[in-house]
Amino acid sequence: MSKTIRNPKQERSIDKKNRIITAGYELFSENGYYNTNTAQIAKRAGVSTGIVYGYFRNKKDILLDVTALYMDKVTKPILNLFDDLDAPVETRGFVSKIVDLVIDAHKENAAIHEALHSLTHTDPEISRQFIILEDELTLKIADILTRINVLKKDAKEKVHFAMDILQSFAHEYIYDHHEYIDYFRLKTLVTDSVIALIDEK
Amino acid sequence: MSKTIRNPKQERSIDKKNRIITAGYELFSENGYYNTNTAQIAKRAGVSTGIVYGYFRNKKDILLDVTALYMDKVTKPILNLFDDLDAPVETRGFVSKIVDLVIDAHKENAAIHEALHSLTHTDPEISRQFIILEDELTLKIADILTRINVLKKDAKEKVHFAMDILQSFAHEYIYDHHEYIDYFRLKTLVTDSVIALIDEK
Amino acid sequence: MSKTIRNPKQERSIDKKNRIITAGYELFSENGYYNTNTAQIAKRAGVSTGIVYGYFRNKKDILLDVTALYMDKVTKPILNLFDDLDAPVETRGFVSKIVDLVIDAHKENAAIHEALHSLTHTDPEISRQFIILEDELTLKIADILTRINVLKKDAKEKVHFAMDILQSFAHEYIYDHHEYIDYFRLKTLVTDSVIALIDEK
Amino acid sequence: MSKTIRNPKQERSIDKKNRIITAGYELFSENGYYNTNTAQIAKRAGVSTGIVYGYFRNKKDILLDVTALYMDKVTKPILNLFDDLDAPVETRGFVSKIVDLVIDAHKENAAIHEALHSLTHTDPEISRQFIILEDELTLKIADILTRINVLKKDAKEKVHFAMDILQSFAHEYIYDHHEYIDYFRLKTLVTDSVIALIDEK
DNA sequence: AATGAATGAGCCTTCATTCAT
DNA sequence: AATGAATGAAGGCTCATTCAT
Repeated sequence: MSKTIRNPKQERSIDKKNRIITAGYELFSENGYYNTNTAQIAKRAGVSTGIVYGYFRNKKDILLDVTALYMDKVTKPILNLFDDLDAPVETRGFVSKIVDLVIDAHKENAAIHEALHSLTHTDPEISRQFIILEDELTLKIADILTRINVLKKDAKEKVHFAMDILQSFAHEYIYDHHEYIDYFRLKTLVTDSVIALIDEK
Repeated sequence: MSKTIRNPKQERSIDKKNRIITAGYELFSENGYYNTNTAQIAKRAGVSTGIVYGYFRNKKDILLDVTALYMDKVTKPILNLFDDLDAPVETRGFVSKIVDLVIDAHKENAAIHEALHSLTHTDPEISRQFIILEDELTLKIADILTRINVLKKDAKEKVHFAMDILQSFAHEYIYDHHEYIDYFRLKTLVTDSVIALIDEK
Repeated sequence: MSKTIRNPKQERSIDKKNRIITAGYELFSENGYYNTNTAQIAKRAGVSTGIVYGYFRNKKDILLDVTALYMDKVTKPILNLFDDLDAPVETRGFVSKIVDLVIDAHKENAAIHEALHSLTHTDPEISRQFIILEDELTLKIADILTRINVLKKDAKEKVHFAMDILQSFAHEYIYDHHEYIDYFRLKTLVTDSVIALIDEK
Repeated sequence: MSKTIRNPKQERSIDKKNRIITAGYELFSENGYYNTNTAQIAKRAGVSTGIVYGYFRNKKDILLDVTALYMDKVTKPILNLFDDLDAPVETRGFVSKIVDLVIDAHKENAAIHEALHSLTHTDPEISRQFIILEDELTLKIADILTRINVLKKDAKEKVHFAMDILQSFAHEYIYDHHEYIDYFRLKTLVTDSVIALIDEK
C-alpha cells in the first residue's frame, strides 16, 4: 500500500529530481511556499505534475529538499573562508571580507531565506534544519578560531552572536533601506562591533 | 456595489470587532496566516462566519488589523521606557533593563511576530507596516537620546543597529536554545556590545 | 408561527412600501434581479434591511410587486389611447401614434421589461402575470375595435399579433441598432404591416 | 500565474468538454444561469467539480460556449433552407415551410434561448453574441433573396423584420397559449404578413 | 414599527494528490 | 518511469433571512 518513492540512481532521474528542487527553490523564492503550487513547480522543472510525486511524497518534501539546498549554498562559501585559515590574520581586513561575503550570500539567497525561515514558525522540521545549520556553522568556526588562538573565552557565544549580527545587518542592507540611515556608517558600526567581540585583547 | 463595512461605534460592535482581531492574532500566532481559515477565526471569536465580513473586507484586512495590534503591543512598552527619560542614566543598568524588556516583549509576541514577518516577503503592505514601525521607533529613540546628550554622532544608525541586535538576541533567547550556548554569557556579550555602541567616548 | 406581513394602512407605511417597490424597480432595471440584493434595495429605499421583511415575505415578493407596477405603467397609456376612441379614425395616423407610444413606453421601461421577462422562464408566477397582462390588453382592445366596427373577423388574433410586432420592433429600435438597418424604413414597414392587418377590406 | 486551460485535442477530452457544455445547456435551459451551480453541471456531465475548471476558466465561460452551441443549432437549419435556394419559389409554400421550421427550432431551443437572452440585459458579451447572430442571419438571407431577385428594395430591413415576426410568433406559439387565441388563424395571419412583406409585386 | 447586526447555508474556485494510460 | 487528466475536499466570500433591541 505504501507508495514507492524513487531514490533515483540513474543520471537522468537524478537530474529530474534536481530540476524539481531547483524549480521549487526559485518559485518559493519568488512567491513563497503557500503561493506556489505543485503544477507550477512541475512546469518550471519541465516535468509532468504526476512525476513530482514519483520523487517526493508530497509538497512538503520538496520544501525539505529545497531547504537542504539552501543550507548548502549558504554554508559553503563561509566555511571555505575559514577552512583556509591556519593563523591569526589582520582582524579588520578579515572581518570586512566576511561582512561583504555575508552580504553577497544574502543578496543571492535572501528571498529563499525569507520564504523558508517564515515556515520555521509552523513547521518543526524546517525549524530543526535551521538550528542544525546554525549549530554546524557556529561549532566549526568557533573550533577553528579557538585552534588558531584568535578566541579563548566564550568562543561559541561570540561566534554565534557575530553571526546573528551579520545576518541581521545583511538583511537590513539588502531589504529595508530606510532613508534616514547612512548605510556606509552602519556598516562601519557593524564591523567595529564584530571586531570588538573577537578582539579579546 | 461597494459593500458597507461596519465602522462600529457601539460598544458591543467594537467589542466584536476586537474579538475577531484577537482571534486572528491568536490563530495566526499558533498556526500562521495560511493555516488559519476564516471559519476558525469566527469560531474562536464566538461569531458567525458571515459577520466577519461585516467588519472586514476580506481575510487580508484582518491580518492588517492584527498587524497593527501587534505593532502597538511591541512599541508601547519600549517607548514608555524612553518617555520617562530626561537625563543620562547609569548606562549598564539602563541597557540591562532594555534587554529584559525586549526579551519579555518577545516572549509574548514572538509567535505573531514570526507569523507576520513571514508575510513581509510576499506582501508589500505588511512589509510597509514593519518598516514604518522600525522608522518610528528608531527616530523617536534617536531623538530622545540625542536630546539628553547620550548620543552625538550617528544616532540613528546606532539606535537602529542596537535594536537589530536586541531583536535578534531576544529571538534566539526565546526560540532556538542551542545546547552549547551559555545564554547568560551571551546576554552579557549583547549588553556589552550595546553599551559599547552607545558609549561614545 | 406564521410571520405577520404588514398590509399597511397608514400613509407613512404605504409610502415606505412604495419606496421599496420603486427601489426594486430601479435596481432590477439597472442590474437585473440576481445582481441586486435586498440590502441595496433597502438602502435605495431609505429603510432598514429588516423592515423589508416587514412588508414582503421575501425577495421574490418584491419582484412580484415590481412586476405589477411595471404592468400598470405599460398598460395605462396604451389603454388610454383606446378609451377615448368611439368611432373609426384615420388609420395610418392612428397606427403611427401607437407605434410612437409603444416606442416611448419601451424607452422608459425596457430595462425592467427585460429584467422581468427574463424571469418568466424560471418563474411561473411572473410568467402568469405577463400572460394576464397580454390577455387584458388584447381583450380590451379587440373589444373596442370590434365595437366601433374597425375589426370584424379574428379581432383577438389580429390585435395580439399587432402587439407582438410593435413590441418586437420597439425593442429592436431601442436596443439593437444594427448598423446596416435603416430604422426609418423599418418603421414604415412595421406601420404598413399593422395597417394591412387591421384593414379588413 | 495564468492557469492553463486545456484546449483538448484528444477525443476523450473533447468529449468531456462537450459533455460539460451539454450539461450546461440543459441545466441553464431548465433552471436558468443563476439557478444552476457548477457542481450540478459537473454532476450532470459525469465529471468532478474540479475538472470543469480544467476546461473552462469560470462559470461564465461555460455560458459563452453554451451560447455558441445554441447559436449554431439555431442558425444552421435556417441557413440550410436558403442555401439550396437558387431561384424564386412558390412564395406561400416556402414561407409556410419557414414558419414551421422556426417553430420547430424554437420548440427545441426556446428554453435556452430564454435563459441566454435574459442575460443580454446585464452581460455585454452575451448581448454581443446575439447581435452578431442576427447580423449574420439577416445579411446572408437578404443577400440570397436579393441575388435571386425575390427582394429588390429594403432587403435587409424586410428580412430583419420578418425574422422578428417569426421569432415572436414562434415564442408565442410554444409558450403562451392564451385560450382565446385561435393559433391556426394566427399562423395564417403571420404567414400572410411575411408574404406581404416579401411580395414586392 | 423599525433598526441593522448576526446567522449560516451555499457558491465559485483552487490545488495537493491520485489514477488511467 | 512518465504523463497530464481527474478527483474532491476545503477555503474565501455573499446574501436572503432572522433576531435582539
